[in-house]
Amino acid sequence: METMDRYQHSDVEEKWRMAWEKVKLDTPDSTKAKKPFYNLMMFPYPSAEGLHVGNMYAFTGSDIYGRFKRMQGFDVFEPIGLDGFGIHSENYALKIGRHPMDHAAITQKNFYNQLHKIGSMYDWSRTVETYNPDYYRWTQWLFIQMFKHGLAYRGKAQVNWCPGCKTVLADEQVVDNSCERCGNAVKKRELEQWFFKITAYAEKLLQNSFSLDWANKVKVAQQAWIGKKQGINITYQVVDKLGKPLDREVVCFTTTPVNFAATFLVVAPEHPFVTDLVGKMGVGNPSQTALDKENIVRIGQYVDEIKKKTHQDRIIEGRKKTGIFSGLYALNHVTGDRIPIWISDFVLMGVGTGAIQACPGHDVRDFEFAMQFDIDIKRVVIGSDGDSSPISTREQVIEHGPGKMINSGFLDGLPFEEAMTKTMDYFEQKGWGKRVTTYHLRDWLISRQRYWGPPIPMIYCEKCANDGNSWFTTEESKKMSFPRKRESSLRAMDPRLRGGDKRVAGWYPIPEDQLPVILPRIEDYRPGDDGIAPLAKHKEFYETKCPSCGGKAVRETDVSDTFLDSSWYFLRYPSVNNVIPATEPGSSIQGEWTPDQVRGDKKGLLPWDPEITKRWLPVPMYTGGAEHSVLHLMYSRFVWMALRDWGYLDFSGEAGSRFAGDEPFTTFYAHGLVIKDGSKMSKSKGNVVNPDEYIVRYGVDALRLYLMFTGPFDQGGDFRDSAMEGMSRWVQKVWRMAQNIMSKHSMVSSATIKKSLHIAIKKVGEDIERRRYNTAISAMMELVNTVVDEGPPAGEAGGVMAVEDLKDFLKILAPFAPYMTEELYQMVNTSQYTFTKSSSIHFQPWPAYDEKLLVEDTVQIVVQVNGKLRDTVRLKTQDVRRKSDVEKAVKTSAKVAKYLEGKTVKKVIFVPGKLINFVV
RNA sequence: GCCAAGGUGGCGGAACGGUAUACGCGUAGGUCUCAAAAACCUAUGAGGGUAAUACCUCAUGAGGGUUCGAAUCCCUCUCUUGGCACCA
Repeated sequence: METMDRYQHSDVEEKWRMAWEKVKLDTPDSTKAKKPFYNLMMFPYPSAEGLHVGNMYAFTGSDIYGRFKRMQGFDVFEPIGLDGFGIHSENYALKIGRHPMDHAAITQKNFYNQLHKIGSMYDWSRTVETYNPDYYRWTQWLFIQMFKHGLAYRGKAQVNWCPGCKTVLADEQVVDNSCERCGNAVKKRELEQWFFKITAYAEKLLQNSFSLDWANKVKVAQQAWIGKKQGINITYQVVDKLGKPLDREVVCFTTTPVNFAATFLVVAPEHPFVTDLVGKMGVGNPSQTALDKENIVRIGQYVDEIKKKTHQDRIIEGRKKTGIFSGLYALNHVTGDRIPIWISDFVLMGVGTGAIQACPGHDVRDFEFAMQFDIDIKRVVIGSDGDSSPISTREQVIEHGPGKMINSGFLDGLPFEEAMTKTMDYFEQKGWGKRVTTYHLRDWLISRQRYWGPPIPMIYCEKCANDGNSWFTTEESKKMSFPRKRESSLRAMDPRLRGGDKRVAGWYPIPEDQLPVILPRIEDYRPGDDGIAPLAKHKEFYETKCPSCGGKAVRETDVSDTFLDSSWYFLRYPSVNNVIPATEPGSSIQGEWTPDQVRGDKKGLLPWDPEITKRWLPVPMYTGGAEHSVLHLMYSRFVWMALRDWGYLDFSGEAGSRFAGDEPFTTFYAHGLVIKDGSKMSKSKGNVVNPDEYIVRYGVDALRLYLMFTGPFDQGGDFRDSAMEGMSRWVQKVWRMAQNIMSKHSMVSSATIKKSLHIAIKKVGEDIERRRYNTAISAMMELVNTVVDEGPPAGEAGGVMAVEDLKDFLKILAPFAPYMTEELYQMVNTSQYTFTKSSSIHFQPWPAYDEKLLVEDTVQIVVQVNGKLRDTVRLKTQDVRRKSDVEKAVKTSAKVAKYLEGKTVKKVIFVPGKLINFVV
């Protein structure tokens, strides 16, 4: 019989792909949608290997949710694009010796080809590619807004330099002191760079994070990265060895001021105190006779040695402390002692103030240092063990926790924590210290000395710089309003920011109507070792006129960080066709664009349409990898908050939005990763699986189902070929079952089948909502088993299921297997002659289940004796509500009687409709 | 070191106070066939026990606790995976 044929996936997929495209199935109306739902998935960077099943796993999991929402009546917008600018893509282009522009054109074609075939409901009319000038025009615009609002500045700083990628990196891109891209050990270099003041939003980023509906591990990672600490900066008077006060102070940050135990101070080798010491205070300074020449020389040598070491070297050497005595002392306020000031590399310049008050009895690192250099150790806290003996081992060091103060004057007897608060109060009162809040979060380093990115849209004029002018001295600047108070206290905190407002002298943004600054096609795009960007070798690019004085000026030749590209892409998607005419894919990356070609928008003010944005954003459901916790997900929140504060995003009057537009992604779901042969899929492991061959062999639907069946979506799955075969068999089984049902034209389902169907409808809906796709699929398998088992044997699969019920089953399967279900659904609906959007299975309402059908006529009651299962008894549903009825019925069981014989029943536990337990 | 998430059959995993091992893979045996493929059927945690049913005991990383009842809740330990880390 014809209908018993196998499901021919490739024909079906091709057919529906075209039909859906024709009726624009996946393109919601951006301006009129009544129930907009923006189902966002992190856009991929087009890697060299192409799309692998790891990507497809994530995309499919996001897509199933989107399809489900659409069947629930939402206007679902599910966009896709490519994050193709940046080091990753450029490195690969360099490796294979192909120009990044050509490479981008090729990977875009390949990637989009693959993405067309994975069964996702992407709106192909609105894609975003970060390297297109009509996109990066606005990335540059964003940079300029940052600058104009005082959130972008030039900073000379010790920055992370990757010798492999030959560029600087943001702190977030350094993993284990190595480059997250290429793995090379990161070196410190002092360079002048552009920074974004993300630290101005540290507090808001932190506070909002607590109530975000996000994957917990991501929130925890962000909170840790922001690293808020409250403590006190204590100022110490420096004295010489005779106790004579010098014109020097050292400020130490501490969260735990156990000052009665402070027996020395330690400053970082990079600390200005040390620089002063070596430079000025030593030789030839008559007032500093206390310092001898030899000592100063030794200190200089030590500092030089430390500067030569990389961060990695310091770690390899372990925790063994090194250091040198400075020859000077500080006065301990509370003990009056003269305590030595040491110089050591275990104190980091970037943390706190770069100087600490060392309390070896109550800090393990200080303890180790004191042991090494034979410095006094004092105990001021008795811990929960009651030990009050002198501290001589590491284990005795009490850093925090419960405890009582001793040897601490006015603090004696107080609980540890309370004493710390009291100390801070006291120090502030005396004017010795000031409470401060510090953050681990650093400003975002934006500059990259690379080629493949948006040129930073800035111009530097030396003449203006000398005259003390910048954009901030222009009329335009004076007209700008700053709704947000500038947090100058924060700026002062960060040592990188010291140096005042001269940081932007001579700098002007490109006038906005001249954007974009097109990235020119150059052939010498390789990065150099010298920290000079490839564009800096091209006069025709950088030579320009000063927008202010009209004199000779130069363009910035660095490009911006990839994470700036991706920090706002979700704002662009819904408006792509509404603000600027779409460009032909691939045509725009040949470097032949002029600003006039991309400046085709009517409004010309914003990269997004305000009305559309208000309708679709914030993103209600964002799916992606947790590896971007402190990168993309933090940067996007920052950029969004800044844009809002500047008045570029308006969500006023939005009811029901959790943060009233305060946050870009109200929900973030972190998906798991696909494992193959015990490890994460990666090219270096050689275990990358390309979905293409599986799609050809088994069909997309089978592959989607298989991937989702491997485990809970947030935990990832294990890819195995043999299990893939099994899922393929199931797809065929469904096909055969459906054919059979259709040939029988049954009008009613058997009671068992009807019930199974409704159980499945309920379960699948609930499971999709909580993204337990694996159990949703098993529920459908159970239903199919029930239907097939009821059918006549002898190989003729398919039982008594009504055609209408089959449709409902197809609907709940549709988000998982979009092609086969459409094919079968259209076969069932033979009355439809022309295919329209509304006749597609994907626009059918999600089936409702009938609560009454879920109730069983009879219920299995579990009978336990002392909590152990002894029997199960099937009773009529109406008889299981009352304890006495059940008890009576159950006691007729011989098995139960056997266990109750000769025993006295002390207690009977009864769970209505479920269980009865005799305690004897 | 600190923080987070996890350890369940041969394997992926279900169940998340109430029949542990759903669903699937694998394996074994069978049906159909000249044969194979496909499909279908049966069995499948471990151990004991029976002629065969029956039945019994033990198993959710280890140990303890709470409870009538624990894979599930609590404590201690251990291992795995992720994040942070000489952060003062």
